[in-house]
Amino acid sequence: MRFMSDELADGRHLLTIGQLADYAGVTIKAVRVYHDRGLLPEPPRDSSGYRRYGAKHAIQLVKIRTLVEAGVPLARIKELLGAGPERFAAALDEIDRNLQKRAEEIRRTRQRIAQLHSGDRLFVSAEVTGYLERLRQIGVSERTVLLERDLWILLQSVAPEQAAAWIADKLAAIADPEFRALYLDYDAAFDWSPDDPRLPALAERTRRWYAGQDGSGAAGPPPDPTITRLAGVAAGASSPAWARIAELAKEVP
Amino acid sequence: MRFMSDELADGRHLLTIGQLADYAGVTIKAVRVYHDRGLLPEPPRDSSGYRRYGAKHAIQLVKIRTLVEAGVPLARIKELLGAGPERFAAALDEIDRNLQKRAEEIRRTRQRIAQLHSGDRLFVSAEVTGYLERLRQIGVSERTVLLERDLWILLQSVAPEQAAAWIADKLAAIADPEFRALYLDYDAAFDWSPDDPRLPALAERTRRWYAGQDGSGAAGPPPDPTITRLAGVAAGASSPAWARIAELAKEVP
DNA sequence: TCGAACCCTGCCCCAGGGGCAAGGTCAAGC
DNA sequence: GCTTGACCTTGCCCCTGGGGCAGGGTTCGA
Repeated sequence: MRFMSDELADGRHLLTIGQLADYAGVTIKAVRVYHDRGLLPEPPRDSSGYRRYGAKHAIQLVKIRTLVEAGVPLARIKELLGAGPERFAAALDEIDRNLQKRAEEIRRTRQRIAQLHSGDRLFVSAEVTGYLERLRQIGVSERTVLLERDLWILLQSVAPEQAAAWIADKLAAIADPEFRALYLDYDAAFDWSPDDPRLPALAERTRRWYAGQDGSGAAGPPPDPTITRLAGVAAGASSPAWARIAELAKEVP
Repeated sequence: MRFMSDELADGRHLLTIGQLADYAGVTIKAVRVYHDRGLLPEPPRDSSGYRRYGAKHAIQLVKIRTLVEAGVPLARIKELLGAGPERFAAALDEIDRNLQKRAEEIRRTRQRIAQLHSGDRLFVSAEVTGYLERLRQIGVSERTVLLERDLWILLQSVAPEQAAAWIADKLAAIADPEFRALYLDYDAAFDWSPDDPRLPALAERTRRWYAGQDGSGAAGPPPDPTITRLAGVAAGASSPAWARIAELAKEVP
């Protein structure tokens, strides 16, 4: 009897759904979805069936919204809101790490978009452009991508047919996760000292990967010594560590 | 397999859909979706109906993927790929601006996630946060601070502009030692019985304090009756003693 | 007393795929 | 030759996080 007016009067349930939504910067529809998904408890209704919200709902909604904007799926948010504070804190840490990762991805994507803009297309063939683009995509540093590009420019001017055959091999290789991992490790090794103890293992992995390819792909074109020397010299000159890897790989035939 | 390299280099068609997808770091399903949406031309089929792709498809797919990762909708990508280079360049500029905006949003979201750990800051304005902080500083009980907080949340959702004007008054008032003393007495009176003999004196002091303010500061915003009632009712419902004070203050106009 | 601005439920729609079914095909090893 | 497993084909329904609209009822201010 007095029940309803008490609830209204004690300040717990005064907001309509529209006011609540405006406060949290959310649409009415979203609020109803959060009810459906069990994220936000259904508030009491007034005499005409309208939902009436209080400050606790507003707080909860802002929380939900913050997590949603951080990219947390609704199902996970529900789970988190029900969990204890230490679990919640741990989850927040992980969410923040994810956000950081996403920021990093955006940074890389922006670089790639920029390259898409003023393509390297002027200097190398479309195939090579695609290959370079792919390297950026998998996270290879811009420095190494530019080294690759310069190398291909040289190759294409010295021996266009060889270059065409090689780029085909590269396109096939880059589809192999093992090769991608190897490439990224090379990228990382650029700055290492030639004495770095990690280099022999990298050389061994390289040797094994090429062995695994034997007879299938790269064996085809007869290796023109001028060309291979060119490639080797170009790479070795840029990074002492890479030069050392080449040495190591040769030592164990 | 040498054969394969030459064909690829020639732009002939020999990649299967799985190889193409692996190359671009995409699922087979996604490739088929891009066909359906008209982003990627359907390649020829081999004798058993399998799709066979060439280098051009691989390049196009990497391009598509780059744009998708930048958050461009598929429909827009289709449009862009068909457009001229100047239109394409303009679109890339806009896409990059979007990415920048998204990075900025992520930065802000990270801050809010950090605050989610502890702090009322997310739920009320910075001014209100400061006010609540000041209340705690002068020794107001946490219970009353939380009541205030809830009230401000409601106020900010119902009438943000009024709330902004009011909080300015409150910040001014809290600088007055007389008001601070009054507030602390209210805080202490929370638990008193409505019959407590000390209440009339408190009511009288309240009346006098408000009389002293008249015309000086608070005159600015015309007091919206709905809002003042809201505030009064909300407070009264929490503490019978406070409700009694409000009655007493009214009796002597 | 009327129109504007709210609110209610229920239903279908979107992107960008994922997953599964129910087949056809191909290469390797025995 | 036969099997096995990895690949390919089409077609269909499913998911998230809501948006939009229909077809009502309610409330408030002029």
